[in-house]
Amino acid sequence: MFKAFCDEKRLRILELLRGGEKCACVLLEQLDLGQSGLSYHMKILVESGIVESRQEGKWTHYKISEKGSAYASALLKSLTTPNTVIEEDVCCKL
Amino acid sequence: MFKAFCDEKRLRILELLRGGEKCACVLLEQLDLGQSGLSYHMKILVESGIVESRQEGKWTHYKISEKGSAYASALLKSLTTPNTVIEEDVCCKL
DNA sequence: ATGACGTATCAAATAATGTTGATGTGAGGT
DNA sequence: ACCTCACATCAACATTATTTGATACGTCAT
Repeated sequence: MFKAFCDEKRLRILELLRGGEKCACVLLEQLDLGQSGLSYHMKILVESGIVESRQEGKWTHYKISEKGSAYASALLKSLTTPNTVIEEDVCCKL
Repeated sequence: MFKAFCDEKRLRILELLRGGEKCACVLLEQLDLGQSGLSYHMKILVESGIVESRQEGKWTHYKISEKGSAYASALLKSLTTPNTVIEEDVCCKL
């Protein structure tokens, strides 16, 4: 899921999507990416759950998923929040 | 910064650190990693700001950085929060 | 059914990351 | 000063991601 945020192109895509739902063709012309490259990144974003896609005839529209984003936030928080049980750092004190 | 969360070994390290500050030697024995591998991952974690290190004589102790974690949370949130200005999705409606 | 167009998938090339063992560095103890 | 131990760095290699162009698929219009 965090892989979604680990690529410049994808961060740029997210930034564009922060301005609202966008059609793939719009993204294509704003980004330095070929058609298949865009498709590759969108797949990663959608599979990560951060972005939702909607088919409308031939076109695909993408937007940031509230649910996915909330989940990512929660996950990040839980990964960095101290556990309830705190163990002592009993290191190699020889 | 999100690269820190994109590797199994590093996630495992974070999980261990959620239990409190740990010395490198403790991490070493819990993880399927050699000394230089641990060093490699700890460098990434520390440089990302998610983890802090503290030198004590020959030993290095690591813990999750509250400040770094808070920053990551804030960043993730801002990356996925709709912009104030919402543009219409004026797609190729030919 | 055919053709045009938007998107997805594939394979090959390249680039970025992770792994491993060898060697360097710096702190402590003798 | 010298040795030892913990950690960092390096270089060679393995693995994984990204890019690119070619091709396949699905939808729409004719």
